[in-house]
Amino acid sequence: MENSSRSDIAYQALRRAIIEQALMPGTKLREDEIGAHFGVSRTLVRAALLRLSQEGLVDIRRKRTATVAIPSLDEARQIFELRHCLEQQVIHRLTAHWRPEMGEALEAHVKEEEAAARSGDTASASRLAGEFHIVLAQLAGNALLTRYLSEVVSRCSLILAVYGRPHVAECATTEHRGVIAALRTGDAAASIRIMKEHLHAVEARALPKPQEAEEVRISDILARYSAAR
Amino acid sequence: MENSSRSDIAYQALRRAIIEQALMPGTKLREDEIGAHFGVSRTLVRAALLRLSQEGLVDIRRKRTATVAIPSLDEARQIFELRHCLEQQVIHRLTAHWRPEMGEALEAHVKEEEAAARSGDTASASRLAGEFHIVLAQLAGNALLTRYLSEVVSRCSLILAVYGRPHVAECATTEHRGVIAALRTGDAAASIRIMKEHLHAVEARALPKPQEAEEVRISDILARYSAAR
DNA sequence: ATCGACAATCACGTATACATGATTTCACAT
DNA sequence: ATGTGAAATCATGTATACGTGATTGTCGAT
Repeated sequence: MENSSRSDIAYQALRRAIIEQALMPGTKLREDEIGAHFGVSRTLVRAALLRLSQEGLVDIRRKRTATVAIPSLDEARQIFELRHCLEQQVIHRLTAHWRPEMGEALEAHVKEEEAAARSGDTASASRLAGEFHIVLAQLAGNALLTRYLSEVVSRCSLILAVYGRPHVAECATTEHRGVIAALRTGDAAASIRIMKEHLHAVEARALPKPQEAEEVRISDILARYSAAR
Repeated sequence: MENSSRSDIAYQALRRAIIEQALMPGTKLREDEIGAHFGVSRTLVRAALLRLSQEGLVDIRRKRTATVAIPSLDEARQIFELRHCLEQQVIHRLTAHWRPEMGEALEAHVKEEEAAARSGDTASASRLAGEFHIVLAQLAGNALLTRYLSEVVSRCSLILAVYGRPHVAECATTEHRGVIAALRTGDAAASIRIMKEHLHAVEARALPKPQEAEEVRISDILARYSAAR
């Protein structure tokens, strides 16, 4: 999958725009329009959209304009469940092959997160918050694990966009520092516990409480739909 | 992702042919040729190949004819590692929400496996062996987990094709029965242990012993290449 | 006989054309 | 005003055309 073509440009841009919530769930993604923007034909846009749809970020239905995906509550729960599972494996691997320079790399990333947060760039901040987990996966050294986690984490941005309160900070950087600290102790069980707590916190910010789920949902979605023209 | 188009036909057929090892790793997949076979244009074939490449079954490189992917030993290990992780989660969920009719469904599937094995249809037999694990995931009720596991399991067919001894039975049906039996006891820990053992057995059949890995590899691959024309 | 340059062929990358199904518009009846 | 249906418009589904890089084959020099 070595796709250095111009289809990739559209893919990357769209992906990032979705993750940063510049393109909200439900937004229509017309092939012509996007193609005109990037100066490529529909052919390449289609390829990009197809890729995004396989990652669950875009909804493609036959003969209908593609849209930014709107995860259902059920999907959201499944995504978080899998995220727990994958992140636990990441921690597992990291504690097994820990090296001090990994700590430095993570530290550096958190600094970036803080910088974005301080500068008020909430879009970058939330993207970087997600990418922290991707960096962890990369350090863990399993490319497939990294790929799946990337998908799952980016879909969490969608979930946050649909169900989250408008612009709550997604991942407190202090929590990330906590994860790093735990990893540095070399205590696998403790590290996993810390990560679990962090993920539960993320989930709590992204998803409404179970009992208020049903009622809040509908107006929420409708508001979004009308806003999206 | 509701793709009921003719691109899907090519996709399904190719996928199955690869999984059943009718198309061996390294085989060239020319767009024209495939299109002519299915009576569709390159456009649709490309879409199908793109999808397959994202699932890791096909290798696409710019300006080069697509080929059936040849997983490296390293990839193979990563795939198995992730498979362990995902299957464990499946068992976890199944033991948490076990229902007797699940046992029946699994039982029925194993019977199919046996029928194929008895009839000497090794291609179907090995496909069904893999699908047993997909059925488990479906019963577990997490669609995303099912999707990832499908990918991983199908890639295991590739691994087997490259590194496995020619046509060893992949999953003994007795092992699958063992998994079902464990699930029926309702003992989560025991079920997970049984599944782990099963997966290790699968892995042992698919991958060469670590020390003989390096030397066997090259001639193995080359033989395959020359055989594939 | 082997190696390397060049030509011919092949297969892909990308844009575009045309057909068809979806969506919107608008006139008209209620 | 509201709802209905046909026409117009729009966006996608798919095939095809054309350019270009890769691959293969040929021929001459060593």
